[in-house]
Amino acid sequence: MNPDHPIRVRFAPSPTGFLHVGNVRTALFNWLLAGRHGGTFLLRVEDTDAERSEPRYERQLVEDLAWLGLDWSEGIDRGGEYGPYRQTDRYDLYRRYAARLLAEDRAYRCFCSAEELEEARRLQLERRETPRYGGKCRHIPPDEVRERVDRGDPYTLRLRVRPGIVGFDDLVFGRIEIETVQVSDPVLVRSDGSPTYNFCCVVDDLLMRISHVVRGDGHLSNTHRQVLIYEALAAEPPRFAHLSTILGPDGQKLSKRHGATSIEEFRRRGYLPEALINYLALLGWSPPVDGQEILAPAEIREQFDLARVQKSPAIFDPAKLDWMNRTWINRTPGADLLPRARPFFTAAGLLPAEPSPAIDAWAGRVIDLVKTHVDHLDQLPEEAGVLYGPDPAGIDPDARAALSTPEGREVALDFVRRLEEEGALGADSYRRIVGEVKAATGRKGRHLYHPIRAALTGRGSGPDLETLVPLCDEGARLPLPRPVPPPAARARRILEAV
RNA sequence: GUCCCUAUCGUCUAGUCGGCCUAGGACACCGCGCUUUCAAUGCGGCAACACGGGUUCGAAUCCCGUUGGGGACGCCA
Repeated sequence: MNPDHPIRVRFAPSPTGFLHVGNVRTALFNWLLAGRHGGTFLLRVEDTDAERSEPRYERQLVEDLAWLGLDWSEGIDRGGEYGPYRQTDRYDLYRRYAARLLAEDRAYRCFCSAEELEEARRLQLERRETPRYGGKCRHIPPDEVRERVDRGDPYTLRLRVRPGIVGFDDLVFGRIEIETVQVSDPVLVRSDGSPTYNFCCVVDDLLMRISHVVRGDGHLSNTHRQVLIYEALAAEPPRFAHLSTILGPDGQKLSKRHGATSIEEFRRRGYLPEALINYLALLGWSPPVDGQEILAPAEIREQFDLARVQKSPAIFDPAKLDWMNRTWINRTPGADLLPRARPFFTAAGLLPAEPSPAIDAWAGRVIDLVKTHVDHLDQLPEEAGVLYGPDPAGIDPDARAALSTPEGREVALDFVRRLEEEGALGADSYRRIVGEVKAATGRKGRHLYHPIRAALTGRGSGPDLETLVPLCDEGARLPLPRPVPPPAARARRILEAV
């Protein structure tokens, strides 16, 4: 990239709610673009809506982005040379630019009251006309303006929009042009002196030297207004790239009705950041190599290109996200999964909250054993339940049936007897014992393994016994919050219950 | 109502200069194999260029229209 025009992008949410997948994808694409070109990613907070902005949302936002690994190098909570990065801390700046526009007559005072405008709007709608400001205060003589200002009449500041065409080249959508009459004269500063979104946005992007504005396509029509403001400021607008909306499975805009949509919720349910990022990146963007969909954040960053971003809206598919999460869980070793899975195990009372080498080594192997059965980390403790065996009532019918036939019972009893004579149980000794049972009873295949599995787990199916049994045996000797019963004792208990 | 955007399997998409497309991949679904079982995995199958006109020797790809979807029209962001 041209060093004179470094890539600078920003994520600029308003702290009025939880961060949801749509916003996260916007943040992600910004981060990706910056990462790809060695640019700067900054975090700005648009908190000019005093009614709805809350500090806790801002904290949550920072936490969520950090968890995802979408790190920014400038912004709230970390400063930078173009700060402050919270719009409410930048009012002086906006005032200065507003004064300049007014002095240059690129903006004018509008004395219409909110009620008056509301009424006019209502009438226009009633007459099926396009509701827009009629420009009533555009040409009030200077004397009268002064007089009304002196009198203390409240006013807003409006941009004096020129006639003609306004357009820009969107990096995703291409050239977009409209006639400026469609824009009418947007309010820059409210009657209480506070600046409006479109105005702040332009001033900020300009002052923060933003090179690319990457945001949701809801802003497509704002962009014309903003381009006009840049024009009035005699400034070069940044490049724009708009991202299509993410919709719910029913084709409607994503909302709580669609289940989990806030990323905090995905975290709580045990989704991996890698999976979320991978999935979200594929929602709108496609990798240059067809068929290569499982990509780590860094790999995506290397391949990212706005030219490969889709224009049409995408539907969020929880099933594919689950598949992606499963894939990431399965390609991550249990030991590496443990730090993120620990809270779930601790909450379920299966692991101590504090790491401990002996227990963690074991727990990592337990995770490896059961992880192929889960979509998210929060399902791990339940799957690990197989180590603890069922209470007598929890023995499933399949297992009960396997232990109820004389043949099955014979196998199981022989197996348990031999288990009880054995000391520590490794994979080898387990295999040896099974071999002895096989020789003693003459059973093999499913007639051999099914009763053994039933006696050991109380279930008709489950993870590989050769791995499970040694883990149970080992777990039984570990100081765990919930003790793992030794295999022999457990099998005896199950047999007695059937 | 006016304006803007958009349209390939159920879903995400490849298709970037029109021919290599009897439209490729992934998820989901179905079948088969592997395995003591389940899961995982391997293999195979089902399934789409919204519709109608043009342009062209040739169109998923270009143009126009229709229809569907989304958005804007705030002293919200």
